[in-house]
Amino acid sequence: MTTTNSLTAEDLGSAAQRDRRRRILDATIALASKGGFDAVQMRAVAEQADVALGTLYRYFPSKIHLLVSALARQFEDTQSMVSRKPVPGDTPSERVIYVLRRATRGMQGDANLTDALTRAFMFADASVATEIHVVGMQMTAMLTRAIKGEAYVEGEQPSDEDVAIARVISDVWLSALVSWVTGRATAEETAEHIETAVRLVLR
Amino acid sequence: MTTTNSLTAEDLGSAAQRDRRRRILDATIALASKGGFDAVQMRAVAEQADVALGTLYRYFPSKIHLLVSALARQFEDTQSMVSRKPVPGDTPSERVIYVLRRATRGMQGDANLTDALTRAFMFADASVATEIHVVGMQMTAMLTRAIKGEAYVEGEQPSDEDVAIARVISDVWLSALVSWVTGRATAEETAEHIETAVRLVLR
DNA sequence: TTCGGAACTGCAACGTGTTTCTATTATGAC
DNA sequence: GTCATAATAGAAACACGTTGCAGTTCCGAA
Repeated sequence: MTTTNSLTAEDLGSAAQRDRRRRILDATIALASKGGFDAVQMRAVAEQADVALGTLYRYFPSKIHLLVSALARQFEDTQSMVSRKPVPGDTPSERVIYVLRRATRGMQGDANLTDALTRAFMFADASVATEIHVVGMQMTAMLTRAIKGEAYVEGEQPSDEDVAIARVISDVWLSALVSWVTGRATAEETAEHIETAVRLVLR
Repeated sequence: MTTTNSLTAEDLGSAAQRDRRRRILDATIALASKGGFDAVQMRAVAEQADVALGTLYRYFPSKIHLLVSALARQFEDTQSMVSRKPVPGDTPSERVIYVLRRATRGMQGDANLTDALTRAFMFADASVATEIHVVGMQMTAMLTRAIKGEAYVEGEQPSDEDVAIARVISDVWLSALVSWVTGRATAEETAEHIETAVRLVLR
């Protein structure tokens, strides 16, 4: 099964190619931020990134691949800015809630972008497994780090239990974001639901 | 905001109209069952339901509305068959796992249908809020009933706590189904993840 | 520097969800 | 039964994701 994946930064030999990739993702984020999922139109992305449509499809084999890759980059950028300081809070539950509140506020600060990224993530099918997996790992890492707090050491594998808990919380977080993005819940309800879930799951 | 909703059975005056609606949903389920989300093509649904394309759109304003309505009907049918007998199991956790196992097996018995219905559910935007809400209510009802067990009485409002728990479990259940449908998790992993979550949330 | 292949451009075309429009048919008030 | 109105059929057209292709440009090996 040679599923066609998105080209990652490492796949790309020349600086010009890495720059093309960057421009494409920048254009994607910009368009998503302006009008959500529907505004991310492949022709528009190509034009704004100053790249031919065919080239766009060579880098990202579908709109969903494109958006999930954009999500991965966003996530990575955010995490690299935050992950130096330890997560504040005395209990796992406090720390997880702190992290999620931060992340949720970030997402809610740009509803259109969140719309585009979460909808793509939820709609992704098997062909996007690789890209999805990247995001899943990032999310798990963020949450297990918060669960462990001071006890966290770089590179160490979290326990199965912690991973299971992290997965449950990610599931709830994603669903909650979807509910918010689609107007089925307010920002407050969303935050509350997430925190309730965290308290239920963490002791 | 007068969002256009799907026509429900009660909206429809004549028997001929209710029959058209039924034929449309039958065709939707049949096509979904054969080829999943992509196979539910509006022209194909219209043809198989013996209805003009414009009529199909009068009954269901989009493919997503159509599929989520189909999901609601499926859910309702299943529940009405099951909800007479009490849920077996001595603890809330056992009962919820029983119910979810049943439901999950049902979904996994028809992967294509599940693909179509869950993907539609997750992709739905604000305009589908009404239809989504129906399904959410059904799911909550199923779960709170399982949580309460013998103590359940028809028509009584479940406690806030039980509703919160039910929502967390639905979130996880849906995410797990999506992972399974998109080939990111096997049936066993899916079942295991769901049961882990239930045990975490229910004491 | 030259050459061959890979990458890129520009553009046309296709499939499917959605919209629109006109002609026809069913329905309900009188 | 007649008429006004709503519902439906049928078909064309549009929008956007995706594919295919001919020509051009870039890049590394010789």
